[in-house]
Amino acid sequence: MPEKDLIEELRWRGLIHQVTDEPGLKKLLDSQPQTIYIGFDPTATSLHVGSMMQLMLLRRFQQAGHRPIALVGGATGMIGDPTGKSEERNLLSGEQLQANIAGVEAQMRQFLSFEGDNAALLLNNFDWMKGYSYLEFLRDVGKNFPVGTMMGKESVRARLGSDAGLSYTEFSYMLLQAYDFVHLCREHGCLIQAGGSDQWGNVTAGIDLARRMLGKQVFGMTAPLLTTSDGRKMGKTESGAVWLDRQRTSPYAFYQYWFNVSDDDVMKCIAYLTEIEREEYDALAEMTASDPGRNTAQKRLAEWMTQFVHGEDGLNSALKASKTLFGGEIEAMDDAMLNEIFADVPSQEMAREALSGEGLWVVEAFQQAGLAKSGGEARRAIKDGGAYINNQRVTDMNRHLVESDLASETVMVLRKGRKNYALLRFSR
RNA sequence: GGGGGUUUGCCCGAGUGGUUAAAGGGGGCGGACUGUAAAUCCGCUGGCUACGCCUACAUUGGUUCGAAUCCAAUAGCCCCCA
Repeated sequence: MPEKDLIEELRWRGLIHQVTDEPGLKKLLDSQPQTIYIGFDPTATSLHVGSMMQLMLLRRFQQAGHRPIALVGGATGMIGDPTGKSEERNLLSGEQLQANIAGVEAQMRQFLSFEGDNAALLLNNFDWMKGYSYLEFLRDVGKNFPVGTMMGKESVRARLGSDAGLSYTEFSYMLLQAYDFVHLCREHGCLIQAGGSDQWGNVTAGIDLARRMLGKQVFGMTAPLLTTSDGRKMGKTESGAVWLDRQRTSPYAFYQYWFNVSDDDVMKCIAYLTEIEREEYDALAEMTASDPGRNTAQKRLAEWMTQFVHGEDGLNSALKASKTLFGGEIEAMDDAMLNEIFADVPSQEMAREALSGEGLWVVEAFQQAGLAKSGGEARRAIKDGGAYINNQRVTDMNRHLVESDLASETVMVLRKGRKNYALLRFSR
């Protein structure tokens, strides 16, 4: 029996957007451990922070004693969910899909426990769809889908009204996802599907299908989408999505993303994405209101998230990098430390000889490092006091850099302005 | 097919023969302030080892001591007549 009231917990975190039958669902969850599933689209080899919310949702169910199923859409991914998409999607190639599924699966393992009584399951709907013949599918599943109802779904209507139109393939997407629910219900006793609020149409389609095909009542719930206070989707930066894969988004960049969440959004993120408890949450909310300048909540959010996704060492390197990049002196460093701290920073190789003799002229160095497009731009930066070598302001236009200006064995750290870093590497 | 207009730096937009590398605004980049925020204020914003030189106002050629500014041709855009 679950020790804490899960629905209550989800409620205060704001994770419940819509539920098909809340009293019924509550009774079900209280009676005995249940199985719940959420589907994930394998559109890339890594998950991004948008999917993290769903994974945390599954995790919360698991911690309350239920069994989570993370369903990777190997089959549905071949079709493409038209929900919220303004245009027909390009189909992913088979190999691409395989690679994506492998990458995504690996990441899911750190969110869910695959051991114990309520071990999570990782399934791929391709496994049961691949052998299904078209004729059989139409007879079993298609027969139970009134076109009138399908036409009423928001995802379909939106596209039919637009110039982009909707192909038969994407129109059929709903059937596939609905059938997943029936399959999981039959094979794994799964009675609950969750998802983002944009999935409401697909979720309810599955519930209808289960009633028609199995004569069973199953349940659906959706979580709100992770959006900023001005309505945009979270997890996007100018340079693209924020990924969970450290190859795509370094721990430092990941940490910074959360650190920079606005005051308006920070508490929501903590509630949705972390396991920070009510008591601490309230304290942080209070701090944000009374002393926003300290960024207490942002700091806590960034720490929690980075530690959870990238582990202790990931967090440490993110913290060290942040400390160094925002003001710290750079001296007595070694190459390894610098490479770690400046993992995201562009670098240029230069010949070691440039530092010998007269040395390398700073103006030239800033150009070489890519921080200035021309000598004039570099000169201006220096004149304005916006040029730094190893985080120390350059004041002399005619300064020449020599070996003693290296921050470590082979690296020199250049900076223009507050945040623009570049490295020059002088390998031997 | 005939007539008229327009073309300026990253963008918008002044400038109609002589301190014009070209007003003003936007954007961008720095600096100060701040909370790694927002707002605000200040500076910079063609190139060059640089108080000078070079290249620039659609393109090419011309007039002139001197042109973004005048002329001609070409191209793009816009409008009117047929």
